[in-house]
Amino acid sequence: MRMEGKLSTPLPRDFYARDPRIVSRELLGKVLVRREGKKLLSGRIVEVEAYLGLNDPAAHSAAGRTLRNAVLFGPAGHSYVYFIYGNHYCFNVSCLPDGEAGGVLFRALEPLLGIKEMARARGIFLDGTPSNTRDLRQLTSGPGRLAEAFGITRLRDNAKDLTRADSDLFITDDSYPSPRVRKTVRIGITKAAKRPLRFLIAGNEFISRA
DNA sequence: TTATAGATTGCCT
DNA sequence: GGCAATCTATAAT
Repeated sequence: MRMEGKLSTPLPRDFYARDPRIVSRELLGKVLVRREGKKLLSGRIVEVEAYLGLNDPAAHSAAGRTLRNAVLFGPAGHSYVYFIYGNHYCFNVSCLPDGEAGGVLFRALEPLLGIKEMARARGIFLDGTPSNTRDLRQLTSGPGRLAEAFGITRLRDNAKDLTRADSDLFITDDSYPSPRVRKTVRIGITKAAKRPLRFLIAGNEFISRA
């Protein structure tokens, strides 16, 4: 889907109301944006995973609609944020039309704007201007890390409509060239572990793991 | 009511 | 590479 817009225009609901595998592929290269008052945080999406709903044992929506996973069954383009391992939040966006479950997990970003703020949110001291990849990788390479860097929590962000023009959290298209996409198995799951539903930008240095 | 696994991370050896 | 941390949804009792 052709989907160019001026900077900081949220992607529309149509973009998300499709199969999570399609949405995953097309999210690569797009930009996640957080408005923090006057500050702007942003990062290039370089790694995501698709979760398919009722037919995907690894998905939170596999056993049907519950209070927790209701967002995944609702309209597309809403955030699904959950707490995992007693320590971390994970950020997803709901896909498919209202009534059909599906989503995309954000696994890694390349930091763009607000690097100092991200480092502070992560509790990382950067000596001077952080420019080398090793430092930057600590900020948003991993689902728990990127959520922390962007201040994403369940209380603040779960079930938020990411397509609203006034949303403080959304994804935008800045006309980045179509990346070369690589598909692999998903990370850190035990059920349906062999399905190739992880999508990443081939060769990108900010993916969570090789 | 109690037990357990979990879409992770960071620190230890 | 191993493992503890620490919350919560869901399963088992």
